[in-house]
Amino acid sequence: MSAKPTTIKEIAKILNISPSSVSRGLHDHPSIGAVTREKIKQLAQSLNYQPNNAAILFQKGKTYTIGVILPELSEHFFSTAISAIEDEALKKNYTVIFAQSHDDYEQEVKLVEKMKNQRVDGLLVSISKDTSKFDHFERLNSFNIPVVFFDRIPPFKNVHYVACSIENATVKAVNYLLKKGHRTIGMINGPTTLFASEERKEGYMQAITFNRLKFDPSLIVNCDLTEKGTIEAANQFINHKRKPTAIVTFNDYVALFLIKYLKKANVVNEFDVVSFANLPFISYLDHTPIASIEQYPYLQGQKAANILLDLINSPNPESQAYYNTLVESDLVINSEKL
Amino acid sequence: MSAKPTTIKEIAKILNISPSSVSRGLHDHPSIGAVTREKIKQLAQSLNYQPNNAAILFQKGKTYTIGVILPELSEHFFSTAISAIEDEALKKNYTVIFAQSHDDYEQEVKLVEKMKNQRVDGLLVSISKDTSKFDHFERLNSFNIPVVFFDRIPPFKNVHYVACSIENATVKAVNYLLKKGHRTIGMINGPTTLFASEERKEGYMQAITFNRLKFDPSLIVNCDLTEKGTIEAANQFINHKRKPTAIVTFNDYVALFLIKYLKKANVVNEFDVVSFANLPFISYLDHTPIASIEQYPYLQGQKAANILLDLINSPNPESQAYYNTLVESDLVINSEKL
DNA sequence: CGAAATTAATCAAACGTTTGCGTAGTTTTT
DNA sequence: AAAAACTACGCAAACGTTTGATTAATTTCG
Repeated sequence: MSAKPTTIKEIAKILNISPSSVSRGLHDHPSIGAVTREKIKQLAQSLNYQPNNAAILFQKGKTYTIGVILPELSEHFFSTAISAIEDEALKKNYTVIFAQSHDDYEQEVKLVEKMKNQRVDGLLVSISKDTSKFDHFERLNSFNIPVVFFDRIPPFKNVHYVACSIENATVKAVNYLLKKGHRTIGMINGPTTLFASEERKEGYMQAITFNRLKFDPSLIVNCDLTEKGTIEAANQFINHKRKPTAIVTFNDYVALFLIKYLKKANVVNEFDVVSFANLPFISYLDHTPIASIEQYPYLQGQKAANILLDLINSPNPESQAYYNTLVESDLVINSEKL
Repeated sequence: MSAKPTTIKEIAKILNISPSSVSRGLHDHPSIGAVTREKIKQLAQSLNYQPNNAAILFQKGKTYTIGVILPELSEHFFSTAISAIEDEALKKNYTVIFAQSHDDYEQEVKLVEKMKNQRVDGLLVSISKDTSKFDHFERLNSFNIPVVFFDRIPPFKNVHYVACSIENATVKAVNYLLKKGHRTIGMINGPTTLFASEERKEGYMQAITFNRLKFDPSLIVNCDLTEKGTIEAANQFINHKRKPTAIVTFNDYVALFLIKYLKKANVVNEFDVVSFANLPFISYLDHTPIASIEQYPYLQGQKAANILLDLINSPNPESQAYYNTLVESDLVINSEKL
């Protein structure tokens, strides 16, 4: 019943030559004559020979596999990035294995360890929300396993990373609102622990001060990104002595919570909302953010994968400078509203 | 710089015993004395020994890897299912490799071949839209690689599959509309080539005839699931001599296209819409389908993965009956509208 | 006390492929 | 015609681990 796959040895035996010659023949090694080579290839073909990957991986000490660790596979951003990573890896004949940390630091540590044991050739990581120590990644250095971070990256430069400049994006968002005439702009930011929150704050301040406006810290409200937290933040704005006329939100979900609440409070028309992520459904909404920052997950995934594959195949990974790639983000104006 | 991982041989040499003893010691083989066993384990621990997976896989001829082939990683349904598959596999210490067919038959065939070469222990597949031949899967039989289909399954029973009964779901949807008093119900169905379209039609007819209503075939319109196609279908209903008061759509996207168009045509209040998928954003919309069929992608992924792992580890896969698992679907009433 | 059983370990082969080195046999060079 | 070079292939080791067969030493039992 169970057909055993053909091996090089069998081909060798049939052709009365050595396995090494078969191997070389199949790889077009110059030391195999054209006649023999063709005989080998033809027989291999007709026996439907398929190299035993496990054996090759083992022999070469390379797995042609890259690991991807990220918080949540089912989030739109990540699933899109994954799609790109998969596509790029396939082109270069690499296999991808995924694992999700579910935003848990302990789990992330375990997964890194597991990936190492799987002997992945390299790792692509988007770190979990509560990761603040990075020695589990540093340990990979001694095994020559390169790591490229993407999107959720550690807050320092001496690693390889691909990310979107949240700061620049925030500047764009705020500038857009300023250009539309808004002078009091609120921001619902994420928890202060997140680097991304820091960046948003920086961008906000940069845009405000560049335009010679006074920065009012009370217009930035930190929020846990839940619906409840968003409502609390919304109330702060509604009751603010300098009530803002526009609000920048941490992401599209927060924007949705916000708009839902603003509608309920019957003040939805008093605010323009700009948000991050540009999720596909945004354009289907009735009351939408007037714009959303597109962070190009596919592109980010693509770049990250290519950098990693470069690192894997670079002869001297030690001497490499760090790839610090910023993907530009774009403010997508919701044309329905124009 | 590059630390070579510790091997069994090295441990053996240090302890002056044979590699086989080390291997057995680490695996609690009874023929290794307790004292030696502990010595082995301690040394392994302190040298941070990690078994070389590639070597084990090669030696065992098993990869502890399952392959997953599906149309599009970034679709919500699939990314959720994947999330489940990953979680289940991890529990049983299996690794998962993914690949996307992008709904292309040729690509699917290639991927199946690639997975076979990767020597996956089993395969989880959601077939591409234009797959109508299945010999690329049948070829796996002779290699003892079990296949479990999920969600998008072939139209016959002699395979393992997990899916949602679209037919039952459609019955539920139509019954719900009938209970709400609708007597003329339209359906925007998918292309006739899709098995899922067939099932929806069956369900529709079953509900209609069970309630002793006359079945009017012109109330089912096939559609290519694009926005353009949806608009054409919508127009057919709007201009229908028996204009329906409710419409069942193939999925949430079609529902969105439909509602968008109905709004533009100023007739959105003349129709109740019920749809499939229950995408998370549905509840954020202003004009939503009044209900959507939840197909529990996480559950489906979970079940499919477990069945596959069962098959992989069953001693006699040949004698197995076929798993034909139907996951119940639920009609989720959009409470915002009630 | 000798045979049988148990314990604790070793030996060697095997998994499939790759690759450095060696070696016939042939051709080219001087 | 001898030396050098090239062609086409074979040999054997190596990668790390597992496992069936074997052996040596110890214990148990009648």
